[in-house]
Amino acid sequence: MPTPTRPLRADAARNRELLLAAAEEELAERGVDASIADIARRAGVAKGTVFRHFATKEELLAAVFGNHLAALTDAGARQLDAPDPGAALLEFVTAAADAMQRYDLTYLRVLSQNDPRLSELRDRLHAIVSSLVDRARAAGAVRGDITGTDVFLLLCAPAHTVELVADPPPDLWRRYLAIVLDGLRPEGATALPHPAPAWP
Amino acid sequence: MPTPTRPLRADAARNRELLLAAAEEELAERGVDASIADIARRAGVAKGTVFRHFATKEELLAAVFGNHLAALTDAGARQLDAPDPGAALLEFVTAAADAMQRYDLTYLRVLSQNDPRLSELRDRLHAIVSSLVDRARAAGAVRGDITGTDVFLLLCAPAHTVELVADPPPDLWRRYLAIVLDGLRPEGATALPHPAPAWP
DNA sequence: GGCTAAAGTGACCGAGCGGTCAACTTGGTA
DNA sequence: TACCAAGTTGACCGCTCGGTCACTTTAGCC
Repeated sequence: MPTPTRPLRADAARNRELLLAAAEEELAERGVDASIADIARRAGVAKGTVFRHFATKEELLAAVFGNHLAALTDAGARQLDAPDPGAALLEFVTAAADAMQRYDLTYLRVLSQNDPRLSELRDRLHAIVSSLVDRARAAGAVRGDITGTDVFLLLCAPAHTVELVADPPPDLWRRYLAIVLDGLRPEGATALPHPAPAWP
Repeated sequence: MPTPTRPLRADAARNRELLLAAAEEELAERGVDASIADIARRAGVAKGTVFRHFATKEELLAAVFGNHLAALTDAGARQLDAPDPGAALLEFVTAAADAMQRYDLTYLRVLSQNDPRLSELRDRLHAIVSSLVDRARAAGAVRGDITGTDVFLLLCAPAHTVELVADPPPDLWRRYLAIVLDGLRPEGATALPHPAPAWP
């Protein structure tokens, strides 16, 4: 509702997209320690231009992470009215774990503390995951003592697990996602030793 | 076999221990980005002293990580002849996951590439985990398609999962360890979509 | 085509980092 | 106690980083 924000000039709009794309690639390759100078170089602009579009590095990172959060939220929303709740959750969780290969959600915690837009996006995603989990639980596809927050937190476990091996086969994460999912199923579940964490 | 290494002078030995302790605390608080200057300050010595004991920052980190790896290896070895193989694996994995709360094994991959002593320690730990898993599998406590490497890689999953919440209850990791362990049990296991990774 | 505000540029800044070293202090020894 | 090698110190170096700004270039409008 604030900031009328009259439209960007054509070159500025183009450079903004180039920067976001460059940041995305650089972040995927080097992680959050990727430097602004490298991102600018990859985008083919000067360093000063980066700061014309994003006041700080954090703001640029928040923009990139925000895009991915939004995409994931959309993917989740699309599964909300799928006929089979168990399959819907599986579909979403697989897409999410795949995305986590490229983007470390861990840094999201720090980032969303200072960026209300990002924390709202995060909460929206959390809400959708919770809905998916509730439906799957009601259908008997996941055990009764699992919450949406649990699944939300476990989303990047497969990506993290794979990180430890030097040159991971590109689909290895699926193995560990499958193991975690087996742990979420009602069959053979044992009592959990700690209550589910509150959100946030 | 090399470097006879005559004993350290008393003050040097004391400072070395102070440095290792300070590095341990600083690393636990700030992670691998903790600075040498801060570590030196915490130990109550000058920065130059750090480099007299450890030629590079990597070497200091390797010393700290090495201590923890060795402790974990010992804990694992102690379970090798326990009467119940399933309980033995559970005991070890719990201790390891607890330790991972404080030390991010992810960096171990980078570190052990340049430090043969560290990579040997890592391989020893891997071998012990593999033995524990083999025994547990033979006893029917874990599913047949799980390898020691799988469990080795999954060791820090609970710690990573908990990292996403702002002020995690100190025992929350046990919840996610339990979920992963349920995924490792034979009951309700589904076929895994990717073969186990080779070691290393 | 000429004007102007918006956008782009790159040299520059200060802070913090890992690492060095000449000068100084000190523990162990004969 | 006198000596010296071992150990300590902190100023210093080179480098990289995020961020700034006076100046130049340019898109969009009449």
